[in-house]
Amino acid sequence: MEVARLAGVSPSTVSRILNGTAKVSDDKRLAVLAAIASTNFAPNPMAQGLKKGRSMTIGIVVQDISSPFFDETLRGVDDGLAGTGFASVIVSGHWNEEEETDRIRLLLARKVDGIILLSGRLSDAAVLRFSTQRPIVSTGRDLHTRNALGFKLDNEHGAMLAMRHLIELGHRRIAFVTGPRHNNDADERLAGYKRALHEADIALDPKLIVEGDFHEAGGLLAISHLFESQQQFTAIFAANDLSAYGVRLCLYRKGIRVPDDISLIGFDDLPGSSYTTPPLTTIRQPLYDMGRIATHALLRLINGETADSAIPPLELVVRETTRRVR
Amino acid sequence: MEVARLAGVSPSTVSRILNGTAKVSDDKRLAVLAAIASTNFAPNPMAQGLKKGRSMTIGIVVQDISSPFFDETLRGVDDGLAGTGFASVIVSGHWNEEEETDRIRLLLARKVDGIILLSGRLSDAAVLRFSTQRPIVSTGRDLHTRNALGFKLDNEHGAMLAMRHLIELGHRRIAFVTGPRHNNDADERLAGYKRALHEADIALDPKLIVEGDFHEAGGLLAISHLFESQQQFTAIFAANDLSAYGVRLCLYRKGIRVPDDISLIGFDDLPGSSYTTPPLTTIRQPLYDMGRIATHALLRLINGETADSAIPPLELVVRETTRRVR
DNA sequence: CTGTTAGCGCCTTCAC
DNA sequence: GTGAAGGCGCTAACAG
Repeated sequence: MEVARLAGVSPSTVSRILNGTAKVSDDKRLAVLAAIASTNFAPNPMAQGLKKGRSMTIGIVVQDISSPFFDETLRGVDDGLAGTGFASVIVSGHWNEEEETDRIRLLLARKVDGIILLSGRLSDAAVLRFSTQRPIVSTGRDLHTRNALGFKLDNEHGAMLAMRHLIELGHRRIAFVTGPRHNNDADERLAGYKRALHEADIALDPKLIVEGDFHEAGGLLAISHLFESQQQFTAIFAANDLSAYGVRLCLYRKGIRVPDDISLIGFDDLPGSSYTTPPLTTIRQPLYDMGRIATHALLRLINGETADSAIPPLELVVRETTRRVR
Repeated sequence: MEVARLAGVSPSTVSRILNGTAKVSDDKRLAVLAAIASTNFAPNPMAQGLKKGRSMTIGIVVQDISSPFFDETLRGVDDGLAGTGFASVIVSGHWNEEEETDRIRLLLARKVDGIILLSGRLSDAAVLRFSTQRPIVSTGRDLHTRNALGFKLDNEHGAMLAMRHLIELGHRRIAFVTGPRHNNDADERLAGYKRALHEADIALDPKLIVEGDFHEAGGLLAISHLFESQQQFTAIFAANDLSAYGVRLCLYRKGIRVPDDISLIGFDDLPGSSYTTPPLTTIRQPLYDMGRIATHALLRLINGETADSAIPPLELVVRETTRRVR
């Protein structure tokens, strides 16, 4: 080492000072520190990693890097990582099981010290399998092993919260815009929709359930179809906020007022939802907190500690797209 | 190497096959490939990096990981990196010069092979200084050295596009919501606002210029203030889309119709802007393309090749928030 | 064509 | 308390 030479000590001593591995006399310590400062030396992480088997990097798997849904969580991860010395490599699975598998393999090949999996299509079994190589925490699943931890929100309950709100406002004919097929969260929200109807003794009308895709375009299309099929309804529950935005636009195009003519409720509470016109009533997911909490948990798993999977619950945020039916 | 032993060859031969560095007889190649498959071996990137002085990682500096503005660009970067073998480490500067400097240092310490800097507060001089260590490409600046390349859009021109559109529609009293102080893009857009007014022989009324912060809340506040000060105007030009969303909400709260009573135009064309109510007329920034193009350029710089800094121009996207003044 | 050798930068014994 | 030696996994140069 350059620094060692400059300070007139051996490389080992420099290493000891950098890592606090052993006691070093004050004079040498000072000399080394000075040499480090003058060289502005920093240890090479690749060499460290090679030696210690730790890359000080964690992998994050999102599904879409430009979706506000994931980005809010990423912000939590980012803050959770601050000051820990860990950096993160973010990859996208694009809601595609194969791609997701591929990306995780890639992260593992890069020797990340742990993985945060946000949503996705992977089976729990697959996640468990990967977790034998590195600790994994994941949102949207129930997992509790030494190396894998899941953070699951009660989507069905959240959907019931939304429905009860609508029902309390006197709505009976409530349309539901689903998420994409085979999506867990989407399925559970649909279940909540049905259960709330049942709970309130309102007959389920399958015609009021239309298929969306968790995106604006899908929401818009879904509701257009509903109008074409001449259904009557006074409220719409969209399986996520993005769909609700699309629904909102469809309503605007038809000259239907929200909430005067039709009430609308979403799910997620994306950052933009307090600035839609009018601001959207929705079910709040603690996206940022989930990011932070999942990160802390992963760090604990990496250190061989245990972690729990408690997260804040879903809650109803009443804004201005819902009102009492006339 | 495990694999080498298994295949009965030397580690170098394995390396040669993996890298295609030299010709290897077919039988050995087959044996090695088989051994690799059975072990599902993958070379350790840290060892490779240590040896070759390349980490196959690039650093991305954004200002806010959860802003749709940056995320759209990140998507371009992500796609640009696909299949190149490079991974990316994303860090946030939070619009803070010190933090930005710090993060770049961190990336450099991690031995990234290059850096993509998205916007930010750093001086060109600082960027140039960093670029002596690793190639850097940056959006929002004019830079053309062997190791640093800037991608700059003509914000002033973009603002003029917006203003001319409004002026052609007959607007004369046009309010402007600025971006944050000391922000280059924001300043240039303001310049474009003024220049377009001048070009059209419309007297500049400083009272119509109100300060925003590039966020929704700032836009909302700015226009509230404007109303309080009793100004008359028929159109609002917001320095970015996020501000425009805030403006839109303020107008909604006051019962002012868009575009019937007041026209509104933004700047950026964020993905959400085609789904606001009504869809927002704005100036389109080629965010995704910038991400892709900047990435390709960086890859070229990393390989010691030259790259140019051509990007698609800003363009007006007319949607439904502007109309002819009555 | 292929094995041997050396070294990337660091950390961790192991001696002194 | 501190230096010397060895090795993490890989590849490039050097022999053959």
